[in-house]
Amino acid sequence: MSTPPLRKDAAQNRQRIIEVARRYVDEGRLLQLNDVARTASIGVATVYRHFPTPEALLETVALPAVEALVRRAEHALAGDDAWTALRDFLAAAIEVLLTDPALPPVFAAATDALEHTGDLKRGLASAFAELLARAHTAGVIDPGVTEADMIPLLCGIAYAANIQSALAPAERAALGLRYLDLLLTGLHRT
Amino acid sequence: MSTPPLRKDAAQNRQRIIEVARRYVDEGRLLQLNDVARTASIGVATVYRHFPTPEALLETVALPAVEALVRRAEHALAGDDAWTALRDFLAAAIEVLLTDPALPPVFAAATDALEHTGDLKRGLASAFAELLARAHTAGVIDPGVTEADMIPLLCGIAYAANIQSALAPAERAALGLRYLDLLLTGLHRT
DNA sequence: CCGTAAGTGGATGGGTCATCCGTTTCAACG
DNA sequence: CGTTGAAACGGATGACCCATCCACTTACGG
Repeated sequence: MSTPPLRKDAAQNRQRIIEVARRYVDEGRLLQLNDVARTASIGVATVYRHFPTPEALLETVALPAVEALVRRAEHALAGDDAWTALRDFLAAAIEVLLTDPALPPVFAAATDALEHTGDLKRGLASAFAELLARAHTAGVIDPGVTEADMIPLLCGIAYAANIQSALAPAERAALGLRYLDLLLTGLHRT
Repeated sequence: MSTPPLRKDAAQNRQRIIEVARRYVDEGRLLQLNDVARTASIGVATVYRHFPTPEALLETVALPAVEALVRRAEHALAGDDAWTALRDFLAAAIEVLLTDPALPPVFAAATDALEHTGDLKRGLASAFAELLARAHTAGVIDPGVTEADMIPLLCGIAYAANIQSALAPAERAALGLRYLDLLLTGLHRT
């Protein structure tokens, strides 16, 4: 579990790799480790040492966004209306999911297949479970729905909105929110 | 548009390729043209001539299932209750989408990117549009929802159910149906 | 300043992809 | 039937990508 602190140059390289990868993701290019290495003017082996697979790199690129989402969830927990809190958080999740191309694959992957994000995703899941639990006890949501359903469903919505590849990102985000609304209408109880 | 009829041996090879590819799809192996060729004991070039890309091959493999679905839609149009017809058809669609691994990619692709399936998908879309239109005039469904929404949403549901890679196919199908129900509850009007 | 462990780079073997072209097979016609 | 031209075939091949290995360099504690 101990992570011996990285040497200065290593940390620098690592950072540089992440930056380049982030640019790749944003531009929709797929992450090829060799390619990233060349673009970053860094040896291939260095990249492979830091990130054994493209997924690992992607995961690291996605990290800040996931963290932000966790904070968002905790913030939502501070709200007082169970339904509103849940809905707002879900909307935020969809929005970021459709805005940052790094996120969908990370969320779609099995929780424990990820090195770093695993804990975060678990944290997110539990914060989210709490939001759901509140909604359940408040009786404002279909009692049969668990957080084990919601994460895939969110991914599904993001996926559906993303299929419309002709649309601009902003339009896709709007579409995603609309789809979320549709789903939530089905889940809402009064 | 004219398709000069295939020579006997060519047709035979083509068939053989499709059969092998179907096996690949069913076993979840990804379609690699070279690989398929070797398995089918057929020259690589032959495979490439018949199917320039893996997508083209996949499309052809999926064809019968798509045709079946079109028939199903037309059959549904014979029913008299708009809502039931729509719901039953959607359930059938989800079921086959989750049962046949060849279908999701084909449906997710842009309609006009496909060679053969394009027409079929258009036919499906129009039969489906008819089902929706009936539901609309009967006032039993959210008026804002179009068939341009429904296909992606279906794919999204299939996607969500498929993420649960730990589940057996049958369980995933059941899950998909449940998700569909959730969505439909959101769309239903009375 | 030196020793050592951590870090680096890129050459390279292994693998996949898809094209090209010399050969074979079909089937139409005399 | 036998001939012939077009259609189809096959696999060798060059281009490309992936990821490992190891000889070299660099940071940094003593």
